[in-house]
Amino acid sequence: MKPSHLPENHLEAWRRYYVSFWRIFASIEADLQAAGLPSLSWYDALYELYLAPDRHLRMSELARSALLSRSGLTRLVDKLEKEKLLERKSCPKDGRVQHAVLTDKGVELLRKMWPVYRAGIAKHFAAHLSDAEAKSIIAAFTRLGAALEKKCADVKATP
Amino acid sequence: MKPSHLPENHLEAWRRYYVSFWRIFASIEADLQAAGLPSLSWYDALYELYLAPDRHLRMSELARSALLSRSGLTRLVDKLEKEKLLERKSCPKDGRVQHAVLTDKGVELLRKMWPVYRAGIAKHFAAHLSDAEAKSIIAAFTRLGAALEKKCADVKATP
DNA sequence: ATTTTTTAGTTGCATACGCAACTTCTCTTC
DNA sequence: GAAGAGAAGTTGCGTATGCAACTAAAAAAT
Repeated sequence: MKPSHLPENHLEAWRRYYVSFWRIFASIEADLQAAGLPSLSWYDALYELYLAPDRHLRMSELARSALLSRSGLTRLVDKLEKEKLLERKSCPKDGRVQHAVLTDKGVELLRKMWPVYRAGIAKHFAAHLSDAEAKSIIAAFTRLGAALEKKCADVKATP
Repeated sequence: MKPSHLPENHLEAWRRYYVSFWRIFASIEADLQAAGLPSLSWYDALYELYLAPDRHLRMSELARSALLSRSGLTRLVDKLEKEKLLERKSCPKDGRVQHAVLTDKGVELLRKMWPVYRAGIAKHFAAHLSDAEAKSIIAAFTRLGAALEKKCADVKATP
């Protein structure tokens, strides 16, 4: 493994990608805050639950999906549970496992946040992309995501 | 301004872009930490100074370039100054202004971090992109960055 | 020329997050 | 089946960061 060769184009692509991300992200967060809504990290976690079968996930699965450390997720779930947006349920089959289960109130919050989030994506991101560019991004980052997943799996498999 | 129309492709592009970013970012930060080096935010700030004429910038310019709030930048500069990576100089022409000036030690740190950073970009980002995709990303995000800059300027200009 | 407004930067406070240590439970090994 | 290894979550602690309030300096208004 020695791919430290980095063509100028790819480096420039990284720079643009990197700074754009922070600006877009900050703009969307600002829109949410201006609308009196919680931040994207709440949305991410609730949405992953929404997608999951029976709207429930183990804590560590949710941590991975929501791009958080396990401890970070514990705190986030504490807050979400306090707001009744989800519930913790102990798993009957494995006493170590906790499940986070989305509540109706959680779904309701997703429905309130989505229009603002969608508008933010449209305004700060999508409006500036051609359809071809969007497709190119999908292709590239789908592949990239798969490769990173695989790398994680490999690391786990070779201790 | 009512571009809340969001085609499915563009939404999917956002999703891929968003999760990929966090994974790549976390991987690169992990590489830096594993090498005993400071985090990307230090690199970003020092590198912006490195690029600037005479290697100096006003605090608020640096904050904008380094993607931080002004208060966040104050704390960061506190730490960088404590490590002698830069110096604060009061501006003789305007008593309110402070300049951050990169030191040789700061340049040295940039030189130490860059190989690790470059390898991270290559491994976690560039290795998975074709040349055409890199070019497409440059085009798209250059345009997007310009549009966001302009939007900032507009906001400033219409109080 | 004095007052008011605006700007640049800093600080108090609150929040969000990760790492490492810990607890509890399960699985493996003998 | 008891002991050790491993896994899932939680908690202590340190750090990073933003917002709002503050200070100091310059610019604008009178």
